[in-house]
Amino acid sequence: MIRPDNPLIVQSDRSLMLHTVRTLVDTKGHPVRDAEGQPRTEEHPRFAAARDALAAFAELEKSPDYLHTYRITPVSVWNAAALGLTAEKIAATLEEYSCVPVPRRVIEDVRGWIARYGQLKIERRARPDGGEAFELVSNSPDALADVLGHGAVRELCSIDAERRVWVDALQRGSIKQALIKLGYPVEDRGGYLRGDALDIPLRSRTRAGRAFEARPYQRMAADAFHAGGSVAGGNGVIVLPCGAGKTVVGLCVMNLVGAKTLVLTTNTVAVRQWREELLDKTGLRPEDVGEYTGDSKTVAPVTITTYQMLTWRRSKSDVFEHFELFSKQNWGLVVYDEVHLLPAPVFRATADLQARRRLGLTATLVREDGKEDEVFCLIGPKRFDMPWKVLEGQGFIATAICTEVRVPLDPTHKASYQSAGARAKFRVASENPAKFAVVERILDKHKGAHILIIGQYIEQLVALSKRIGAPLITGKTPNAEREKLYAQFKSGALAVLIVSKVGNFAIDLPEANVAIQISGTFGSRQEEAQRLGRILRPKSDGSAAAFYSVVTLGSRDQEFSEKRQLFLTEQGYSYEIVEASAYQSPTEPVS
DNA sequence: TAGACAGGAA
DNA sequence: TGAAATCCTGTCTA
Repeated sequence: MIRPDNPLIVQSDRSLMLHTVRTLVDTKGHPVRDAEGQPRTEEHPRFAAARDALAAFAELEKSPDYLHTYRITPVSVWNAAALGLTAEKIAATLEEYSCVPVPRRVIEDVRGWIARYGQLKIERRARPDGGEAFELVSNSPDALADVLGHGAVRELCSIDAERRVWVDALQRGSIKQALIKLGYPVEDRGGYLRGDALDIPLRSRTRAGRAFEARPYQRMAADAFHAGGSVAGGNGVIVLPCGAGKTVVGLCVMNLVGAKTLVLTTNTVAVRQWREELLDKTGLRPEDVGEYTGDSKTVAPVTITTYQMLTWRRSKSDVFEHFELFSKQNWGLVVYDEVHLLPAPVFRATADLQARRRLGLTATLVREDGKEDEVFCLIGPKRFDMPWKVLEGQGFIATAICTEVRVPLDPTHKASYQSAGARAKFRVASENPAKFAVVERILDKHKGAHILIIGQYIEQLVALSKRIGAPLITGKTPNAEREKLYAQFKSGALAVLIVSKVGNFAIDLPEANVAIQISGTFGSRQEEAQRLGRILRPKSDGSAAAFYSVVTLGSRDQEFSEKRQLFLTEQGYSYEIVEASAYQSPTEPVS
């Protein structure tokens, strides 16, 4: 029901504008004003509900203070369709929150896209000679004729005398890629090879003797992936926040599938962590779990490797020497950890792997390179997600209070900022030395906390390290030194630790409860999510975590900061914006 | 046989 | 838009 006081505007270009606040009015309908004559506002009472409803089928694009912009895209709608959302439900949601008539065109686009999902299917057929083949079928002859008119599709299939369309097993992935580019997401009902059976029982007690049981949402995620047996389920992506235990979901899926498994991760630290988890929480023996990295090339019934290992080449023109790992064992399941980082060559290999079950794990489906459609057709649709705020409410991740502190540039740096080229501006603003005073005030405010300071530029971090006397970890820090510092931080002997980009991944510091970001990549949403994730492990006393982003007022730095915050805003986190003066001591001159 | 380090890649 | 980190292999040392 469209009501004038609703928060949403749906535009015919499929962008959605959502009001976060509304102005207060008196009984006569005049705006209520504060002492300075400014109209007073309050959070729009339907904002939170609308945001949560839109998240199911739209992507957040911009989130300035008062008006959030979403966009409905084909992939966002297909992911929704895979979870069972219909065009009618999407239309009903838009109408429920809209304050203007919903353009017919938008509803028709959504209806068209959803109709396309599953309009083409790949089915497995037994051949007369006893073998198997895949047929591309459709309930709409027009759709089939349409796609066969494109050379890119035509050359990947063959048409027999009865006008039936056959796809070679090796082209199963490629044709799905070609078809999604034409706007046809194929429903692949071709099924999977079982792979060699491997019993992977979950333990009720870890090796260390602690009771272990997968959390309810972890089980639900694994069941959602595996549902429908061999045809409908068995491939797709599970989306869960950092710190919510995605590895355990992986273990549950491995348990359900019960076959030899290849796990792909981002780095060697993650390889070791997967191995530890597998040995700790499943009945697998050490010889069942192989590490395939630079150090050790063990292929076992469960093998863990890195993306870089797979994509390694002697030189640019050479072949991928380690791709054969995909065929070294009769894998029944391939797990893609951090699937939003999947490199392009692995997509190519994955295209050939369509007969294996494929599980993608990630905290966010958004890729900065826009290849969401490739993830969708080669790994599979989203099978399960859980809003961060829901897990926060259930106590599985800590409550987080996010603050953006805006610091002005001092006059000397202002001059170099203005004379700098468009590219250099970002760096000058990022390295604003006035940020240091703010950091010191935040440190004072959180005395006794475990504080992580994260930044992007080494020079800046070195300077800060000297000024506040806290140790710094960068990529150059030897492993022994890193581990020593992590241990000191965990024991509480060290209250403040400064980390460079090494802090984005692969550090496990559950004690940290305050993070201060002083510079970041030029707008990477998933980096921001990872960094907040660093402090989201639930605290033993149930206390909240604090996340600070220190940016330079009115600069490129502040613009990119807004872009970085998008994903977290979509998850319901809001940033309180604070001027630097609030964080400067009275004795310090305000610049 | 482990480790430390250099060099190239993306 | 660019800087930084990481990974791999190969070579050297003890």
